[in-house]
Amino acid sequence: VTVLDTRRIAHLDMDAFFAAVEQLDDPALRGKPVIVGGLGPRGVVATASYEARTCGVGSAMPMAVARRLCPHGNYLRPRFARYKEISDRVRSILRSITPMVETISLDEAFFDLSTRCPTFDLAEETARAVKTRVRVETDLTCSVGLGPNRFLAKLGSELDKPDGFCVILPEGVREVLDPLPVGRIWGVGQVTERRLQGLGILRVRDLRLTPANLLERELGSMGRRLQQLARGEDDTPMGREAAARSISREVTYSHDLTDLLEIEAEVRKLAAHVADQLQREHLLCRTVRIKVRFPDFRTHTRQLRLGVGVDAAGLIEQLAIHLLHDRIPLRDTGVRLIGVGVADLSVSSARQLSLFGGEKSHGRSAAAA
DNA sequence: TCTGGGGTCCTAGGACCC
DNA sequence: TCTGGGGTCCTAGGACCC
Repeated sequence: VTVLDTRRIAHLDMDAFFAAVEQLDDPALRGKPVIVGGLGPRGVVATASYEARTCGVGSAMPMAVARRLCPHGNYLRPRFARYKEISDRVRSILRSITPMVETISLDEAFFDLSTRCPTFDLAEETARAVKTRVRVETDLTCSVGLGPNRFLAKLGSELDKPDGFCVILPEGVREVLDPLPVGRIWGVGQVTERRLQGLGILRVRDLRLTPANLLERELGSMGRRLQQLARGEDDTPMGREAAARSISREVTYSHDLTDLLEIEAEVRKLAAHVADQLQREHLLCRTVRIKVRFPDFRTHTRQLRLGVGVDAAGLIEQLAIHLLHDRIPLRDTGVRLIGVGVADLSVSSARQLSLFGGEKSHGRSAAAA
């Protein structure tokens, strides 16, 4: 047991969040299957209500499949601005408990109770109170996990949803983890799960008992990390609200684009959007990249690094077009998706001046950010 | 059944330099 | 004539997450 594993960390996950918000705002949808996601011919499911899940509908499923499984479902496109409002209210509840809050997405956050609650009993009391406040103040349910690290907190919130509450104490880790399939570990997706299965590793117990050198030979540094998780160990500190490392826009077209002029126009439009966001956030980028997906789903990305940071729309458009023409092996089969992105972000001088201007009152938080 | 959009992180290989 | 060793930077692709 490491020093870090004497922490008490909670994870809060809103239940079927997008769908639950739609049911909250439209009482006629309550108790009915609601599926939120892209409504076009190539859309996928973002969130399905529990009623829809009983038909077999789930996240990331193509909408066409969902409609077949659940023909009487209510299909809605997401309203992110509305979800953000509620997400902000939930986060403000968490922040009223502790400043140690790490947001994962609109519907998920960690909060660290180690300082506020010196024992697990006290932490459980506080975390249950948070769950109650979320229900009272938003009319929505959430699931909460509490454990000695982030991995176990998140696992706890998944094990008892919806409307769940699960504490994983250090002494109960093995009993909870051992029987789970390895795919339940955060960071083990389909590919890694298959590879592990190929090695005869099906459950977390198998992973825990596999010789470390075998895991490292087969999976490299990930092997070591996975075995630590299998033992319930996770040293990763609570993240601060990290600055974004990249900005991008991409679109899957409802029909493949074949006209080169149209493709160019789309690249320019996406580049302009990205540049606009860069400028609004007072950032400069030193990398510009383009992404093209063909109808057969083969996907190409091309990027170039610049000597200086830029944010001009015209320049980013020009560079993106250059990458498209000179570096992407365009075929006459058309393209399914186009994306434009920027990375290697830095704060532009205008923003730097305002940060320095606020240094006396905000110097510490600016330095930490 | 036919596969979104926004991200993060990791790996591998090549160019280049000393 | 057959080929060092290390470090850094850059690019492309892929796994994964929500």
